[in-house]
Amino acid sequence: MELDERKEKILYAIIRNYQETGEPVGSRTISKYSDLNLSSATIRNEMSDLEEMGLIVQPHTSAGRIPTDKGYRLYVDKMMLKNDIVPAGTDDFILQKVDRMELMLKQMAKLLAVNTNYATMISAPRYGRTKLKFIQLSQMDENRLLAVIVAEGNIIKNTVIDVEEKLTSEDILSLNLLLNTNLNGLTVDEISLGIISKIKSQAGEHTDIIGKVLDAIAEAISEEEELKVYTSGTTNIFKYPELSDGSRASKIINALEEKQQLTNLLIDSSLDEDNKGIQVYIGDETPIQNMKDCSVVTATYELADGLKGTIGIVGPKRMNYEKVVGTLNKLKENLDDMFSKEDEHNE
Amino acid sequence: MELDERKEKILYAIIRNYQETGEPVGSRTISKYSDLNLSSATIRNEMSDLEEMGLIVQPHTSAGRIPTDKGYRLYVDKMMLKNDIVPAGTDDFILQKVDRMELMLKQMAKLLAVNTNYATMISAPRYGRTKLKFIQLSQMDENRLLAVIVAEGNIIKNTVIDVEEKLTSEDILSLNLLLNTNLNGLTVDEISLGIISKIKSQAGEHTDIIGKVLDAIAEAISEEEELKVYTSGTTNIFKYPELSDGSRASKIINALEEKQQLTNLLIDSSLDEDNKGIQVYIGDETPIQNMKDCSVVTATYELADGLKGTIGIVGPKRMNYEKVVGTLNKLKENLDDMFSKEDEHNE
DNA sequence: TGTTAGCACTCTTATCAATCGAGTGCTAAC
DNA sequence: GTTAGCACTCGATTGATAAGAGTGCTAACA
Repeated sequence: MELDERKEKILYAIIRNYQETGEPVGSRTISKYSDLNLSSATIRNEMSDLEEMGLIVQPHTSAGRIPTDKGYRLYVDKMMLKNDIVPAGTDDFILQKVDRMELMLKQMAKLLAVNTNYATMISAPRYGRTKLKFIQLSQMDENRLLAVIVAEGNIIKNTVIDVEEKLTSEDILSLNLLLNTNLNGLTVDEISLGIISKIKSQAGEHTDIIGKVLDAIAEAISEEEELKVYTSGTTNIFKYPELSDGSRASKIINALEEKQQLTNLLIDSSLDEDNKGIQVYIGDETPIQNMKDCSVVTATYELADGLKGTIGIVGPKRMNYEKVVGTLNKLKENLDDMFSKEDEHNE
Repeated sequence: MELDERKEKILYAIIRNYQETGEPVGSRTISKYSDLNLSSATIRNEMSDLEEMGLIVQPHTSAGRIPTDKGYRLYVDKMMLKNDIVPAGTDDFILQKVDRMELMLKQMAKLLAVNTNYATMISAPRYGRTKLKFIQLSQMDENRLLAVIVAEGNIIKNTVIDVEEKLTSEDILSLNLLLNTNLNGLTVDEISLGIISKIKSQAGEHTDIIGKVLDAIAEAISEEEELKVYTSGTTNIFKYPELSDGSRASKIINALEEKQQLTNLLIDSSLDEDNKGIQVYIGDETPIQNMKDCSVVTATYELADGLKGTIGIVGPKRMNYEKVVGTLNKLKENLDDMFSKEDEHNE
């Protein structure tokens, strides 16, 4: 069966109505509140067809229809584009200028949550492809070195390195020089074994320290950073009756606590480079089991070259996709503006 | 009316029973399952007295009794002490050795949550009274300095400082020397105006930089650190029917999202130095409105001199206070061991 | 005097039937 | 192709009834 324009309009009306009310919507409602001027009986016939096509279902006989995942998918893919993607009511975000990346991310998550009434999550930029700018070792005390690593975007990391031997300040100076000349401008991903052994060979008696430093760099920058995901507005899900019963809510909130899973989701979605960096997962499409009663919309932002992070919004399947996508686009815009104009002052 | 031993025993039995079942407990239950060998009628009389004293209430006529806040308070203050405070089943915590304070805190929160089945929160140590160990400025690029601040307990902070003038490496060297000789061993709280002006006077042409550095230090160490609270096990509250209905759960989870309030609570409770650093807030006693259906137990830990943080556990009023207090004590012990023996290797 | 058995009373919970209403599917007429 | 009409289904609501848990009170007992 084919989805003609009228069917499409009806599906659209059903989805819109269900978004607002959260209640199954019946034929009479559509008949009255759409501009189709058709009787409920006609609508009923069409709805019957739509159901056959798997786009809507009845929760039970003698109830109205609600959209299926497939229905939403169609809506998001085809019908949503017909409207302006940036909805009218979307204000500019007033992003306070803050030095600390972490604070800014938290702030953004909160802002988005308040703005959309959904739960939000945001991952810190991933540093793997960021270029190293500056490395500095310094003597902390008797047998510890402090390594400070600065990468593009002024991301700063510290690690403490244990050393057995006592180093003179000349040693440290030359180590610093060695590290900086060899590593400057490289991304972490690019630091290959070849480079490492090259540096080591030049390090003279201090090869072991170089090894430790490189390990520390790799560790400091990669691994546990992956888990930096901030969530906000968790309790917003209680605003949607279909999600707020104990068992469901518990699952979802639990999923929002599982940072590892969230990270995976966010990273995966950032790899798909279609849709202008915006991804929509409807119901079962979400890779996170506990979120299959929800829809998730993610957007990948980019602060500087290769410095990407992802924002996610979690809400009921009947979430206002237009608004969410619009809001995310707006936010991306503002972020771009903010960071291209003032490429400074962030940790 | 006076609380004789028998009444006490009955109250104890009621509380214990209610802890386990979550259901109001009736006279017959007590009659059967306590070692008092009294008929239910007698228990009823005593319960009537206990109710008059405000220690227990009936949710409705013809229901069993449940303890009031006052009843729990009495239990926690007097009766709980009679038993061993460290319950049998409490295992040692296997605290993985980790470099990063942040990771360790998260890990601890999670561990506690899994262990107790309650929601947990933990605040990072407050640095205000920590002594500065080491400050280092270095040139990051044309007009920015990187300041690295190391404090006791190997806490490391960075900030970027904008400067107009270009500094020579000699300038930086002397600034470093100046800062370290004057600030070493001081706590942030101790850096008075007097000291600041003294340093500034010695700084020669670079007074403004010194000002900026000191501001940066103060800012980096104090303010936004206050908000470092990690929570875990939020969804555990769904395990307790009396908390898991939509409205209540939403409130509580919301409260656990409000880091500012949590911080206040945790800091306040760490100031009370009684009870071996352990505080119990029952119901309305909690300063956080949204948590008044819960009880909160907090424990203050101390990593090094003046380096204190607080752990909190949030659960239903009928939480197992013995276990919680015992567990927290145990954890404190383990932390103490860990940090006194190996006072190294943490950020 | 303290304890206990017995009983009436209260209140919650579960169950069942009846009713209502929203919404459908189908048919026949336009 | 559209619509009016009608029978039908099924969830939600209501009310009545019964069961059960627990109490408070009284009277009897040790």
